[in-house]
Amino acid sequence: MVKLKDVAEKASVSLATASLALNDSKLVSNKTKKRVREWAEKLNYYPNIYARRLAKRKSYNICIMINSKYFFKTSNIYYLRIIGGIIKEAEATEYTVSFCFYEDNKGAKISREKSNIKSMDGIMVLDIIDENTLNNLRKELDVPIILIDNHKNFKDIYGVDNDDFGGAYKATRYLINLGHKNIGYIGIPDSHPLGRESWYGFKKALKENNLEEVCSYKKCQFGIRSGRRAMNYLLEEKVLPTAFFCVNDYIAIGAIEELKSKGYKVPDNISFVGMDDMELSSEIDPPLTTVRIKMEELGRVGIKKLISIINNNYEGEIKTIIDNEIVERQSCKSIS
Amino acid sequence: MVKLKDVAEKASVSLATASLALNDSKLVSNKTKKRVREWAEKLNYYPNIYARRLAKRKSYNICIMINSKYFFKTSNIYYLRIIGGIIKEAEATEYTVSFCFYEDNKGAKISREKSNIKSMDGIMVLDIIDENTLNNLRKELDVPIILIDNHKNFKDIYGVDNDDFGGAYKATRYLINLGHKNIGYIGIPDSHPLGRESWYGFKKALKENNLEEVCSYKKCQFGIRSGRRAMNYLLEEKVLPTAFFCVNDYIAIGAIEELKSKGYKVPDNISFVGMDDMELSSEIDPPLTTVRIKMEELGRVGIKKLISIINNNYEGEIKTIIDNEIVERQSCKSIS
DNA sequence: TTGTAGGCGTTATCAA
DNA sequence: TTGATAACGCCTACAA
Repeated sequence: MVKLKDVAEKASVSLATASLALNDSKLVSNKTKKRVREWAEKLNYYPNIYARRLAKRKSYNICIMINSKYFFKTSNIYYLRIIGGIIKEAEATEYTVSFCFYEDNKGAKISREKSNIKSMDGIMVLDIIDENTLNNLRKELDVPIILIDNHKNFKDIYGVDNDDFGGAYKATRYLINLGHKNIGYIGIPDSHPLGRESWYGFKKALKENNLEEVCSYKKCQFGIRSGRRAMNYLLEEKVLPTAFFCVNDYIAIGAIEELKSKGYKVPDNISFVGMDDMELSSEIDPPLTTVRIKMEELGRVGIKKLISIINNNYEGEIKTIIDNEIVERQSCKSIS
Repeated sequence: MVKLKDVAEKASVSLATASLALNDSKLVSNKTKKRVREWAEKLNYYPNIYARRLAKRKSYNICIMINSKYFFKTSNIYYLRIIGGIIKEAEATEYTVSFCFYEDNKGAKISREKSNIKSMDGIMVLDIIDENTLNNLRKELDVPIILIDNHKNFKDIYGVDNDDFGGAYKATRYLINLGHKNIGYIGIPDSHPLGRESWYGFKKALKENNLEEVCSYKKCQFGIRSGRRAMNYLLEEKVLPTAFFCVNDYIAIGAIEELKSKGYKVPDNISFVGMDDMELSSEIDPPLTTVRIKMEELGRVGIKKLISIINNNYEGEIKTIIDNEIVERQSCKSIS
């Protein structure tokens, strides 16, 4: 392995100068810098990151914490997108990203085996986390923590979140603008922060337009089957609206399937707007109009923010809200 | 930060002894070991992994290389599962996992920005990789490389793969055992190694049972829409078999949807077996019978194997084949 | 503008 | 069985 010393010797400067030169210090003349760099390249020199981290007393390492249940059971593509954004952005820095699974309510006690987490400059938590685990983390680790897509929970902790409220609001308004006056809601319980946010956004849009809430179902989980069950239940109520907003695409897809299997036409009989924009959403029939959440962006913004915090030069808000946008496809019909 | 020196002082042993004790060396008496360990715990000592790696002249770091196109465009849950398996298994070791994206046919030249990859003990490549990139990787990096789910491509490089051939064979036999004699095939081109393997497995099962190939379509991509198009094309042929094997679930799902939309019943008119077992597969109507690929296992086995190779104590085959299993659901009908 | 020297926290090699 | 002491490769005062 070629090391800094080799480069220094070839370039006939001292170790210190070589180091400074490669780190672009202004203490070194451009001429020497150039010479040193050329030799570094010629010798194919790459610094040993461990020696560097040791000397700098910084780990340049960030840990992504993920609830292993969510990851493995209800796993969906959105983790992949967020993680992708994080990694991609990290590549532009000298920070490195590691992963750590935790179990629900085990308090995330750090076992000696997971001791890697002790040498981290910062922590990113993906998705919802229980208070217990979060508190333990804060107690055990003395580094900044940022919550990604935690739906604005835990107000006093740094976070980057999708604008759930705004998304629901936008989607509902979209339907209203299409002329719909009887709009239904299919979502998850209010106990989940996403549930609350979306519900408030939905209601706000209705209220602003003096519309009544005609039909809502808030007992879904996150999957397709759950959407199907919801619609099944609603069909028995016999008070179907002309359009539905669903808090996520899978629920919408399930609901649409159920409806289709009962002979209804989408969007001719009933319109749908979902939220997420999953891969699947554009592939179903009809392709689903939805609110596209910028997952990759969540990850990118998240790690940038965390790095700023680590380096004590973050000056923005505690919670960063990432906006989203309607993607028009063919699941909505204008009835104006 | 509490360091080894602190532990050593408290336990009144030298630095060297403390280190040996914590690393469970047999040069140290059990009594001292115990004392040192107790103090380590009491002081909440965790070794600095960077100092350790530096001193050991090993990085204990493994890089997962991913084609960024596949990751972001055709991304699906199976990456997540493999990665999950890798990380989970890595947690049981002192190895750490990093990620690196590469672009198609750019030769994966290592830019100074991506120099982290230079301090890796080994590389895992996910999915198909082009020869160009692979060769550059081998040239630039002098560490073991293992290909995960590369479908047995590049015979002379370590790999862990799903048994595509066996899966297709098993699925086809399953249909045959159900009494089907006219079995169709929907898949991808032979230029893709998965295409070849599956096709051979399918043909072998037919041949063993003296059945003719009645209907095949091999021009799919990987998505649902592609399956739908395939079925659309086949419907025009008007020589529909009584059952189909599809090389992946999304294709099967698309094909089924198309069929249903044309008034056919699944499985009453036509049976289907897919391959993968995606989240979605159990949620559609009818739930899809498929070949479950043990993605998580691929990751776990892969990293274990790589670590063995790194430590020069791997003794198995170059390619490890992970078996798979039929998951019976409701998309097949017995016609015997 | 450059060089000297000490330190980062471990591990490893010798002696004792 | 233990203890000094020298690596590991890099960074950074401080001195020149």
